[in-house]
Amino acid sequence: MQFFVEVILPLSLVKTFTYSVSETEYHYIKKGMRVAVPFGKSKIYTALVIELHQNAPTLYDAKEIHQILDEKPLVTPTQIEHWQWIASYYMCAIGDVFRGAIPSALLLESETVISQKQNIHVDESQLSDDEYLICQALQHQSSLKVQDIISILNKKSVFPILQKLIDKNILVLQEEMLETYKPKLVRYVRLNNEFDSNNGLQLLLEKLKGAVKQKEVILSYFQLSATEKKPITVKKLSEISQSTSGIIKALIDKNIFEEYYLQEDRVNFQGDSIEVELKLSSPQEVAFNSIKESLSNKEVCLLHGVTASGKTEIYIKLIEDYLAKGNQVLYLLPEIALTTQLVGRLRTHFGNKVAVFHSKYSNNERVEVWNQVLEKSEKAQIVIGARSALFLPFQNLGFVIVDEEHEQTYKQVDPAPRYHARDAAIVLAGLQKAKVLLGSATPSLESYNNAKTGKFGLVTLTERYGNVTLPEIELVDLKDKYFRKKMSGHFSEVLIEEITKSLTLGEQVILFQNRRGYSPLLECLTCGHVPQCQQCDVSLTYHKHKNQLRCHYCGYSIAKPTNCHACSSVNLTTKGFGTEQIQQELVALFPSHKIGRMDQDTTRDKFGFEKIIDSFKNREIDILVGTQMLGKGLDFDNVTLVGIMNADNLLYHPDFRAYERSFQMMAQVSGRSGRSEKQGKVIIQTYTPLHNTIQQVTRNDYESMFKEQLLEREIYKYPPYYKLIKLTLKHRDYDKLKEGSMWLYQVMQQSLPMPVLGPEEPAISRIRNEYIRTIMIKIPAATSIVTTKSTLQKILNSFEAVAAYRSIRVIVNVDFY
DNA sequence: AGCACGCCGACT
DNA sequence: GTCGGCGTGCTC
Repeated sequence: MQFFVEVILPLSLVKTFTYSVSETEYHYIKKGMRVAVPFGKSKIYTALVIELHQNAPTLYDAKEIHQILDEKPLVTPTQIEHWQWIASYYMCAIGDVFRGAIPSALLLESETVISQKQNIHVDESQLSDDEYLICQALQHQSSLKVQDIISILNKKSVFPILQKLIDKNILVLQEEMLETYKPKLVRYVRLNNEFDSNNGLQLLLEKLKGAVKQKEVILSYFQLSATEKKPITVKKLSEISQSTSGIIKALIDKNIFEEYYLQEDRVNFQGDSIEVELKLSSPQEVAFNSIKESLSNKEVCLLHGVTASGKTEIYIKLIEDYLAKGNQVLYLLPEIALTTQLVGRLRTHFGNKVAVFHSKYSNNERVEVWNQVLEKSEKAQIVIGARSALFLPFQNLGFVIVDEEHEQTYKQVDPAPRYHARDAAIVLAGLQKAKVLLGSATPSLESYNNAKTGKFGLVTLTERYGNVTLPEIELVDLKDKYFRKKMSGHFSEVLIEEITKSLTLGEQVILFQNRRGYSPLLECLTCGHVPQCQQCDVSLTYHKHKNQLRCHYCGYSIAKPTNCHACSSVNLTTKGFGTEQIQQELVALFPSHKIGRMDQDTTRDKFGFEKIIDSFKNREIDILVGTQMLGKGLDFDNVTLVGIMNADNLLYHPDFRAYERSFQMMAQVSGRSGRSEKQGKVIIQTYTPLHNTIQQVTRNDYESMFKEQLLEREIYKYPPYYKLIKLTLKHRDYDKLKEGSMWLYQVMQQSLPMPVLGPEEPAISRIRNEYIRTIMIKIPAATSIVTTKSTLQKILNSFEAVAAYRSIRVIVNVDFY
């Protein structure tokens, strides 16, 4: 009798592979366990068992597996089913899904190096024989390979033993890198206990008789602690009391104040953990009940609530319900940076039942969370995460929240699987019999349409939380202002006035400009030449602070030329503007204020985003200039003014979603304004103040934006009426690509009974020296997507069978928006 | 993704 | 005459 396992490899391969196992192994192995298998000449990969059988392959001899890596399944049957759905819906290899879904630390390869932790006392009596042998070996040799351990122990299944030693905190695996970011520490002061009583103040004032300034500081401290009930920062105290840090230092030296440091994200946790029960406002209560009712007969419900309407509180209440039923809850966020804020908030309610999972977590932590979810651990009843959290091994998932469901970041673009986390979450919920809540102030057209047509439930929340009114939106007509010379640089008089007003009141300002760099173009005034990227078909963006021209597609950069490369004229000028230029103009306009900038250039390093947000929250930055990153549901309570520098370059994008996105962007950015008691203000600078979309933003009229856009989508054959699949073809040889894409287009056109567009040369037709062509298919809602995809797959297979075109890379992107 | 096989240019 | 360039094909 022969025994076999069917496995998936973490490679971009569509097929599963068959390996042979012994009878004992056959009875030991279960679906969802990992096995190490030799693949190709010398490599060993971690594969996942998805099937056990006895059908010997006829065309080849199956290799033996190398070893079994798990004692019990690491992946659930539901997950495998879900992965298969993703692979088939998004037309990618199952191996891609496997690789994308599992924390990389669980994908051991043959090179994994094992070493002992430094300065660890090992209690040898606590170790089994095998474990003891490994530790002994590590005394002689600082590091071992998996292979070495196999020969030391003389057995195949060493991984469970290694895992035990890792659990005992004795071993480490070498690939793991430790996080280096130290969250910023903020300095706080508190009164020495001695004076923390009723007559304490008396005592103090007595003591400080001669020191007028110090007495003032003490009074400010009491005032602050009475109004804020939060830890008091040194910065704030010196601001309020109008004193220097020297005076505070004197008080610390006198042992009247104690100083201490806290990490920014821990502050919320400590300060607010007193909060016992959450009280919903009556509109929230109504929404909460409607959601429950709607989920009793629908699988998915959309919560459409204006910015700052308190959606999070409703989520928390709903989570409580599902936890009470013993369910696991998944909370998806579009952006990793948002997790810090939310985790703090949820931990105050749910304590350590909250786990976080996203790609910037260290390997160690990701594996930990994975195991906790798998074991249905207390600690991971609620999982917060970015889109990849959806791949965790949930056992009894009851509820999924997709917050800010309209965000494009839910769609993975670059490596396959190119899935949309919202849609994949809905499918996952279906498999787990769980319910889904989508939340947004500006829902995507698809979701809103699904809600309107009854496929999803719909609950609307039109009031902001706690009597806060929506910000007042003022349009500034740039054409008119330029004509009348009422502009300083890119700032209209009105905007400058408003910024000044806010700054005077100690409030913060956010300015939005959807373009990074200093200015998008450098143009020669003599011959009109614009420097282009050597490798991509785009003009280079001027970055002033480094004095260079940079390509935003491949990162190529050159020093700023002093004269034109085409005609040698020195008459060069810049056109357009980006965040960097805005920042510079602000420095000139408001020299005494701190200006911050948030875009890809300033947030590139690992925790750049968090750093900037921290300092803005701590009010070290007065004005924050940024790109679309600003629109992502960040919560700043001291911002009363939001300025959109130029609405037009948002609107005029060659994309069927441009207006929808512009509306969402502007509405979201506007929503950052006035989140506490005071009404906020938004200023939108534009050349087209009468544009429908801008008018809709001004009136906060989502409904009419929806209706207008829906009509357009119907006329021009776009979602939700048509499903779109985009094929991207890439090759270094222009002519070959042109020919190949034409061939593919023609075959598709003949075999598919629906609009096939292309082969188009995109606006950016060359990136990193590869030429690009795209073909788009529009599948009518009534046509079977499954059939269409299988036809398409057949066409792609025959395309690959043509030797001349084989080297053309084809990327398939389903629902590519 | 690797890794080998294989067919054409500048070196000892 | 060989070393090595990366195009092509396969891996159970």
